[in-house]
Amino acid sequence: MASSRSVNRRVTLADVARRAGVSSSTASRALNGVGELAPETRGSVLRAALELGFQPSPLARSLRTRTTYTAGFVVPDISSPFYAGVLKGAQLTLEEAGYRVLLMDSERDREVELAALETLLTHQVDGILLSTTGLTAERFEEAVGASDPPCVLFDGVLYGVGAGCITLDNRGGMEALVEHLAENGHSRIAVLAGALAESSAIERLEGFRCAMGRRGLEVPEGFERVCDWTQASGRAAGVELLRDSPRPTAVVATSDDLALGCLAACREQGVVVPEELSLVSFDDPYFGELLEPPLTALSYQPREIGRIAASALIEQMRSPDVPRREVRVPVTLIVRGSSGRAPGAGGAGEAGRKVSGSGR
Amino acid sequence: MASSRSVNRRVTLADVARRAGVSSSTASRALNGVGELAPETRGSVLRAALELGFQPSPLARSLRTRTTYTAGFVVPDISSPFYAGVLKGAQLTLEEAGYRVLLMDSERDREVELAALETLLTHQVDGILLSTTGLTAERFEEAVGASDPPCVLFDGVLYGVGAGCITLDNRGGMEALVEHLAENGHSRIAVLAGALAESSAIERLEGFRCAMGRRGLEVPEGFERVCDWTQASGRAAGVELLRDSPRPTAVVATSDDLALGCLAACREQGVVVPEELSLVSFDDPYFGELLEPPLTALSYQPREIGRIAASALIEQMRSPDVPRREVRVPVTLIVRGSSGRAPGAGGAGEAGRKVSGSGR
DNA sequence: TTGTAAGCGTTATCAC
DNA sequence: GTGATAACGCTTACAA
Repeated sequence: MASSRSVNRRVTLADVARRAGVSSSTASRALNGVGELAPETRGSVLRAALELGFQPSPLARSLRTRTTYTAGFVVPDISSPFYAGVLKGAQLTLEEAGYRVLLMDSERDREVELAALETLLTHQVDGILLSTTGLTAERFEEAVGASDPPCVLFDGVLYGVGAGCITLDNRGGMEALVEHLAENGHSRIAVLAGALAESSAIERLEGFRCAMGRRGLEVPEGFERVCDWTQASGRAAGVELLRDSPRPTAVVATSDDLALGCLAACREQGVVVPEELSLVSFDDPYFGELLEPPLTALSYQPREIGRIAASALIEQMRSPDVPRREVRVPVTLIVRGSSGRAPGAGGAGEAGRKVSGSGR
Repeated sequence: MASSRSVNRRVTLADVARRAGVSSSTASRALNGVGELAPETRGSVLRAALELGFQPSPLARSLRTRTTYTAGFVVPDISSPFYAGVLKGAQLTLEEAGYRVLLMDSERDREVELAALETLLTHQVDGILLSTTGLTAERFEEAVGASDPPCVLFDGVLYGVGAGCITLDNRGGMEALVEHLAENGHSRIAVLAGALAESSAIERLEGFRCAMGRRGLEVPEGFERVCDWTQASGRAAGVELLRDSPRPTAVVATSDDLALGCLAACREQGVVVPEELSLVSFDDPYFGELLEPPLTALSYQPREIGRIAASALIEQMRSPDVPRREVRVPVTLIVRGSSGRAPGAGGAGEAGRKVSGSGR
């Protein structure tokens, strides 16, 4: 029955109007349900549209209305499971609300990121979801100024700018990780930090320091290693850490890739986890349980972040004057085999599960 | 200096023309480098554009030229590492060529996929990259007919339709996997197949059968288990397989998730890999080496697939009459610890590495 | 070499 | 209630 864009020229509003015997403005109103018009008129327009398989041109509509029903999504690396998950959540939510998603990958490069934002603005997106790689608040404001479309930041954020801010409970998570280790008698604890250009890396490192300080634990010179976010970088840092003497009895990796790298380093160096070194990780990769040993980690749903960020953005796009939203997503500690008692710390005891934040 | 879209109204071609003291058609020509025009005229237009920070409106341009410089990307599940990797490769290549990417996730649902294609056509994308979940050739032709933009299929493909077809060497890969197991004395080999709506699942299953047949090996009733592509489904099938008696001595999982699921099943049932059961996998997850035991698997680069598919599409978009491209991407066998000699098959011997296809 | 004018497919502002 | 008509911002015959 319906649709058959097949033949040649695309069916236009004018065609529908002609067929229904009305003007195109009337046809437009009928299809958009705007204004008052005779029920029978609207009926015949709708019928004509159906018969012709009319699909309004988003292009023309956007040109006229200055709104594109498109949201931009900018992340450091879309092939990272974390960002891919966030994207999926955001995409689902946005599409449900009638928005399309324009994806941009900044490749962890500030200039590329800025260019991506420019492109999105040029294309008149109605809103932006951004995880930034070290943009300053100034450059951000410069690029995505006040008059521009709303921008919700997530994961890699800037404080106080933009239309909203969705982050993980980084400090709470680090506190839980350190607490778990401390309870198991560890005091020589090292940390593998991520690229400090990103807010999440900074918050996690600070969270680590606070958690250590709160317990009166020292962090010796060299026990804080700043990496980029790659597995290779985690491996390299791990190798150096294992060479130190005295060596740490536990390592906190601030991401799954860093943890994986450290695990690889342990394998190479013949260091047995957790007997000789406990390893805990901020992210819980979906195969965490199948690693050897299974990884003790903080768990959360990337998709959930995407969902929340997208909802916040949708609100903003609909009415620009709703207040900015700041959300902290809680994380949950999952204790598995990669962490255990500190060597020489006597006693057994496995810490139980622990929830950070308000749960969900 | 330049650009300052900041204030209010967006600067338009007319503004540039006015400032340069020419008509807007001349300005357009100058900026697009079309037709002959006095060097000084072109100069003053360019200068004016620069001074005003002019950014042409892609919307208006597209409406007029009927080309959007946008490519659609449709996959079953963007949060799968495989598709995320392909996306990344495609995105890089497309952006380099000046195209943007509109992402759609079909959620492994035929109807959603069809709707996504419709949406893309409505938005007048210039081309489509599609991994289909069980579309028939007919429905595909119906949706993306001859007059429509070029569509390159990858991974989940349809034979002979569309503007091109990029696939993995599924049969060759399965041959390599079975050969490896056979060399190690296995003859009771089971397979975990993926959802048979997708071409890759079918090809892998057929490849398995051929490889077995070629060696005169039987596949007993129940040794072929069809799953969907999830880890949970692999786990369930694995559990059933382990209950069989006599039990298989080796399992070929046709994807990483399936292999992970099977590995989990072995853990649960206390079956030791590879002593009691050898496990090999089609995909090589990036953490394959860190699993216990490390996974014997076929390796390849998802990004490479994206790159190749995107290049093929770009060619097609530029000149619709170039012949369709069909590419098979080779896969490489990586032997690790999850596969070993069949129980009771005597002798040692680890098969060496083996490359399928032309390598690279 | 440059300008005029038409048109891409809508929606919005008027009159009627 | 409905219909002209003018944008939206650009490209492209066709004239000059």
